Amino acid sequence: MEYLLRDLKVVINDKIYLKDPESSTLGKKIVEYSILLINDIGFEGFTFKKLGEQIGSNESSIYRYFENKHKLLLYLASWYWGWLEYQLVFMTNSISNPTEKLKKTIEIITQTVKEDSSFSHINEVLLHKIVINEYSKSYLTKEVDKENKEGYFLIYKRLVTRIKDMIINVNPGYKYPSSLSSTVMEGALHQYFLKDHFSSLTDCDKDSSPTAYFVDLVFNSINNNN
Amino acid sequence: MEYLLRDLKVVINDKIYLKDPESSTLGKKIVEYSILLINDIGFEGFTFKKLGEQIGSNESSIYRYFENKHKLLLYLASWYWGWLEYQLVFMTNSISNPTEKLKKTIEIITQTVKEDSSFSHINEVLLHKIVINEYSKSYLTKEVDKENKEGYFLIYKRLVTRIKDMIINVNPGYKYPSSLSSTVMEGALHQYFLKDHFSSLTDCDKDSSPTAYFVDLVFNSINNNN
DNA sequence: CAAATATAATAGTAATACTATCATACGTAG
DNA sequence: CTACGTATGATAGTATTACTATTATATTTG
Repeated sequence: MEYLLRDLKVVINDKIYLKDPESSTLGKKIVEYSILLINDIGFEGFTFKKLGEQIGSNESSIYRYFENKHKLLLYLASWYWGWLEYQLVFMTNSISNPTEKLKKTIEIITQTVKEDSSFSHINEVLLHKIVINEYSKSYLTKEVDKENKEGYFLIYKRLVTRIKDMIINVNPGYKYPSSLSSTVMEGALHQYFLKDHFSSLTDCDKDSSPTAYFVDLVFNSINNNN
Repeated sequence: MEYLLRDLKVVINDKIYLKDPESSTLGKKIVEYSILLINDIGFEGFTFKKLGEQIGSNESSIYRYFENKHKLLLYLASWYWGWLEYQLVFMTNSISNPTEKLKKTIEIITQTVKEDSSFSHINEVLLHKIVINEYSKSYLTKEVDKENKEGYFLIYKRLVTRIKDMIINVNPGYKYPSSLSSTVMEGALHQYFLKDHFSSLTDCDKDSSPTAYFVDLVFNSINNNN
C-alpha cells in the first residue's frame, strides 16, 4: 500500500488554486500548516495573515497560491477525498464478490483515519478532523452551483458514485442507491461529529464504531427486497 | 391543527437573545425579514446592517435583540425545530401503534414544509430552506461545546431523542437507535440539499421523495433482527 | 552573470462586526 | 397633560478581515 502510493500525487482540479502548492516548498508549507491552524482555531477564525505568521511568510505570498480561504478549504477537502479514493480503489480492486467489495468500501469510508507516511507534509488524521468539522461549509454556499460546474466537487461526487455502483452490484433492485451512498458519505462525518460533541445523539462510542452502524444500515437496506 | 397552534408560542432558550423578538413589532420584523434576507443572499453575505436597511431600522437596534448573526441563526433554527416538534407531537399523539407512530413521525420530519398561517410573521417554507442550507453552520463551530452546555441545541436534541425512543418502541433489540434517528434528522436536510444542487447524488426528485427513502431505510434497518 | 521568477515588505481600501454615546419618539402612570 | 422611563434611531468610532497594488529583495536558471 505505502509502496503503491509513494510516488503518487493526489490530482486536484487546477482551477482551485492559482499556483500548485505541490510545486514549491512554500506551497507545501501552506498546506501543511493550514491543516494544523484550521484544526487549532477553526475555519472561521482562520486567516491568511495568521497562517503567514505561523510559517514566517507574508500574507501576500499565500494569496499567490489561493484566491481565498474558501478555495484553500476546497483544496484540502479535494485532497482528502482523493486520498480516500486511492485507498478505496487499491484496497478493493482485487475483491470480486460484490458484497465483500461493498463491505470493505464502507469500512474504508467510515473508519477512523490512520497516519499515512506517503505524504509527509500532510497529516491525514488532522485533515480528517477538518473534513468532519468544516467540509459542509465548502458546499453550503450561494456559489455552490457555479463551483460545482467548475468541477470543484468532482472527486467527492466520484466517490459517491463508486459506492452507488457497488450497491447496485449487490442488489440491482434496490430503489435508492444514490441516496444511500450519499447518506453513508455524509453520515459518517456526522456520526464522528456527534461522537465528539453530542454523544447522546449517537450510538458510536469507544465500544461501537460508525463502521458497524453503517455496515448494518446498508446491508439491511439493500438485502430486503420489498 | 391550526386551531391548536393559534395561540401557542414556540418557546426558545432565552440566552439565545438579548431581548425577546416576540415582544415587539421591531423584534418580529427582525425575524420576518432576516428569513427573507438570509434566503436571498445566504448567511455569509447577511449582515445586520443590510437587514437594517431592509426594514428601515438601525443596525444598532438589531444588536439590542441579538448579540450577532450567529445567535440569530440559532434562534431561527430553534424556532424551526420547535415548530416541527409541535407538529410531530400533535399529529402523532393519538397513534398508539408504535410502527404507525414512527412512520408518521418520519413523514413529518422528512416532508417538504407547507406554509402555516399560525405564525403570520414567519414564512415556514423559507425557514425550512434556511435550515437546509445553513443549520450545520450553527453547530460546526469551535464554540459548540460551550453553546451546547448553555442549551442552545436543546429542541433539536429533544427531537432526535423522540425519534430514537419511537425506534426503540418498534424494536427494542435494534442496536443503533440514536444513530439512526440522527441520520434521519440530518440526512433529510442533506437529501433536500442534494436534490437542489447535486441531483446525481440522490434518488430524490419530483417522482421520489426523501420521505419514501427514509421510511424504507428506517424500517429495513429495524425490522431485520440479525 | 543577467534575467526571470518567487517571495517579502509595505501600504492602502472597503467592508465587517461590532461598541458607545446621545438624541428623539412613544407610551403610560400620576 | 405632563413627566418619566423605555425603545428606537442617528452618528461616530475601532479593530479586524479580506483583500489589491506596488516595490524591493532574494533565489533560481539559462
